[in-house]
Amino acid sequence: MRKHLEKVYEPSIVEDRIYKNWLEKKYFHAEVEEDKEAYTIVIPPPNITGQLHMGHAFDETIQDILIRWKRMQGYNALWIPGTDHASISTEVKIVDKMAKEGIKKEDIGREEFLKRAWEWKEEYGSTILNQLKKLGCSCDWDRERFTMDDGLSDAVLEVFERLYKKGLIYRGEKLINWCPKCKTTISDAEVNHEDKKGNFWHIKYPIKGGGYLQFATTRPETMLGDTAVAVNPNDERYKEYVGQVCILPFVDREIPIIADEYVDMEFGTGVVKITPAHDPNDFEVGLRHELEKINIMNDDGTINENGGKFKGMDRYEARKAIVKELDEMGLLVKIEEISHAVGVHERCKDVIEPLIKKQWFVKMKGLAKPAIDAYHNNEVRFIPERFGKVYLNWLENIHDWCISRQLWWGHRIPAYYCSCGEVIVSKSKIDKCPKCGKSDLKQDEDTLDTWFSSALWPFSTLGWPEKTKEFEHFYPTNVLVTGYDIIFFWVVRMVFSGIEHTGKSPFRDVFIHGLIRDSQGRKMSKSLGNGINPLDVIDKYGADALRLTIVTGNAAGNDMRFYWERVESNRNFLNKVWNASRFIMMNFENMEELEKRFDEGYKPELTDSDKWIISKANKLIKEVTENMDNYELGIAVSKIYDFVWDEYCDWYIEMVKPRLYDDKDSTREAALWTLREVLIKSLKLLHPYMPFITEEIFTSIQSKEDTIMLSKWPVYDDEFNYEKEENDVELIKSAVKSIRNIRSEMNVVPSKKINVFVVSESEDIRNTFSKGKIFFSSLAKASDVFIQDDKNGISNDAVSTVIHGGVIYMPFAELVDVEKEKERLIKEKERLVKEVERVEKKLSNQGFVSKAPANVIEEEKKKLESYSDMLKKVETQLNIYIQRFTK
RNA sequence: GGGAGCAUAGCUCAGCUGGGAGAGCAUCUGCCUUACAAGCAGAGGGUCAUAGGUUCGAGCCCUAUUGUUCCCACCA
Repeated sequence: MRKHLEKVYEPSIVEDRIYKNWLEKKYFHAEVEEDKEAYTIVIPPPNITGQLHMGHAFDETIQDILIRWKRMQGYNALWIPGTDHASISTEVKIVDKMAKEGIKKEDIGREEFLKRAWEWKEEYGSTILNQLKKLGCSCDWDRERFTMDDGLSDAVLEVFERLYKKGLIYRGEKLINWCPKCKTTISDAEVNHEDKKGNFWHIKYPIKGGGYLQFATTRPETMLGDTAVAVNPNDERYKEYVGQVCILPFVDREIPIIADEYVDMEFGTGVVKITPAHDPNDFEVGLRHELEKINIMNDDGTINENGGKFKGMDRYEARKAIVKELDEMGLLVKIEEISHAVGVHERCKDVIEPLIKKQWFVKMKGLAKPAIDAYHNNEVRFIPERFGKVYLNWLENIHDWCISRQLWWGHRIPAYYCSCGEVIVSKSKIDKCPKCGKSDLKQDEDTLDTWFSSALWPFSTLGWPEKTKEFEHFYPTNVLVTGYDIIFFWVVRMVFSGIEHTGKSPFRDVFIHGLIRDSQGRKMSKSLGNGINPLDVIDKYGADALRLTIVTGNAAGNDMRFYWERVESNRNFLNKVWNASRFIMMNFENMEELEKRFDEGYKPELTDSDKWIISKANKLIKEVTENMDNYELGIAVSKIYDFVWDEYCDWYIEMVKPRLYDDKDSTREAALWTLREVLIKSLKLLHPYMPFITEEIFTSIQSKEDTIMLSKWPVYDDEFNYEKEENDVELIKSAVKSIRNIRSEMNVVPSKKINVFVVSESEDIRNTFSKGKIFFSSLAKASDVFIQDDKNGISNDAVSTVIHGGVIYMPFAELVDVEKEKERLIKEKERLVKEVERVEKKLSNQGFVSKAPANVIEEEKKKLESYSDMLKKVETQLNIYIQRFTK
């Protein structure tokens, strides 16, 4: 069991070996155990076209930290991995790939295409999950899911049928977002608004019977579909025209001039052309005035037969041609350059065209309400809280969700059309019309929006709609971890779906993290080529270093910049832990016997410094656990980091060395015991953050347990709270620091040993220092240490420094550099004068004295006393000094 | 147009419910001290964006202002 730690830690070798072992031992797997409390996280499923990027690394690291921590705390911790079919992205990629072979998807047909899509899934679907393994993710791989596997597809069909029967899914002819490039509808959430340069074309339409109405538009080509011109009913300028008609150029259609409140009198000329088939507002106006809706566009963005002579032209060609002809006809007044928001498809960036199509929709208002309530009832909460507003804002302004997509890769809509006109929605395949009995049913060609299935992920992955024991035990899940960019797409839809179908919010906590940006603060993107591949970081420095980098120095919800320097410094920490462990194990060389006794519970008599570090570790455990309870992972890990590096390595190990090197020292075993005990506790605290190296060390340094993964999370214990010893050792530490400080400032070479006098009137403090005498010589290079209650035997020129409860003197003759010392004293004097003034001022403040708590005032008084004291001493010292050396 | 975040050391960022400003990196000084030079011991460096206010006391709470980033939104 016990092995030697290599001189240098090699993450690339160790991490692979350890992960394989974890997999073999099935440590990640969680079965239903009724007597254990469940803790569940469901992975935000990466899509099957993707490679691991920093965003995933952020997500998964946080989740792995949480799940490892809860697992150690004894929860029945389940973390389900899986992938998402990502209909559009995947379909586009496959189409691109086929294009290279000269094939179009229409050529091979739906079935053949789907065959290829599944082949794609087989080939690439596991890539990203395998990459998660490199990160160290402790997912239950036996429970891997895919949004289109049988169980999850059942859930999708079940939900569709349920919602349809409840009247929450309907088919309707409405204005939708159309992407001419992808040739499919997309949901509102998939439309990004980008500011683009464009033009305002100021145009006038002739009024039948004479005159013109002038207006401006950014999309002149839509005029082909105009069915009205609108003005505000209160607009005096146009009152007489309302009810008359304009002649629409090119198509020579007579369109009415109507009055509608929607028109802003202040904006432009106060006249708006109305195109109900191609603009959301105009659509509404059209409904109010029962206007005809004329679609002028084909699916590929070209003008259709309703466009008269512009038929067949691309939308932008048509725009140019129309503007040109209007100009020739004298109907173009002017062209104004503007910048305005244009809706683009977030995936392909093509400009979205609003147009009317018959599509499937989810009625949202009723579904949104319980999700809003859940937020107010604290059944869903966001960390940090501010993202709750984003969630609420979206739900409160929700529109119906267009869920049908003109794609092949995805869940095909379970609706069947009979030639008799009957529409049947059924989760199971049917071949006969229940109304007329004919069997020429045709299934809807469209598939569902990817998010329709992702929305079910927290419960569909647990076997729902079947009443599985997994679902009963693990649902609802505990926390969802994701980036803020995905709140509308996914978080919102999971919550309302969860509530609608299971009666419970799918999770209570939503832990939102930010984006990882490059060192200049830019988003990492393919087009910029500034992305950092997490796998490169892992190859170079190891997964542990990457994980630490991701999680430290970052508050929840905030973006962070990626710096290689930070990875390096975290690697240095790993190294520190490694070397400290190696040092400890070196001291255990050939002592299996003792180790065994330690493992069996033998505990030697501890010294003050042992108790000090144990007490510190004990407090650390409490704080870290609390921080983690509050999802303050960055704070938690930096506390452990500081403890291990500063307290444990730089102080405790150094303090303990003389005892280790002396075979006859009666407290040697206590030192060994403490070293090991505190190291093991620290490793446990660190394990969620840096799982590999902690496992490697843990399995080497003790033989009781096979893995740190399943070891017990340390618990705060009053028994290990040694207040007195803690304070004593802190006192000695501060004395050592003071001595080092003096030596350094006076440029004393490290090898030079100097006598140290500690003077204190308190017997208690003198005792403390007597016990810690050894540390003055080992840590502060004291040649001899004299502890006394007066200044007997201390030369007048001795350099002094005040510590709590006493003064330290070092004979001046042994120190050097006359001029420097003078300067130092003058500076010190200035500082003290200032301090005294400050405190005096504070104490003379009436408000402070009357209202501040007694202990605070007491403290200030003590400060004043000690500062004045110090000042006096510095002054006399300086005087002596000046007298002696300036003559 | 609405909403949110950020502004703290040269750089990147922490700072929980108000009680005398922190880390990492960088800089300077001195050290190869038998775990670690990927290290050790020290040091310098901040009117906590600006202006008011609340308070005995403000980086933290309130108001306004400036700069900056992001999200949402149908202004033709």
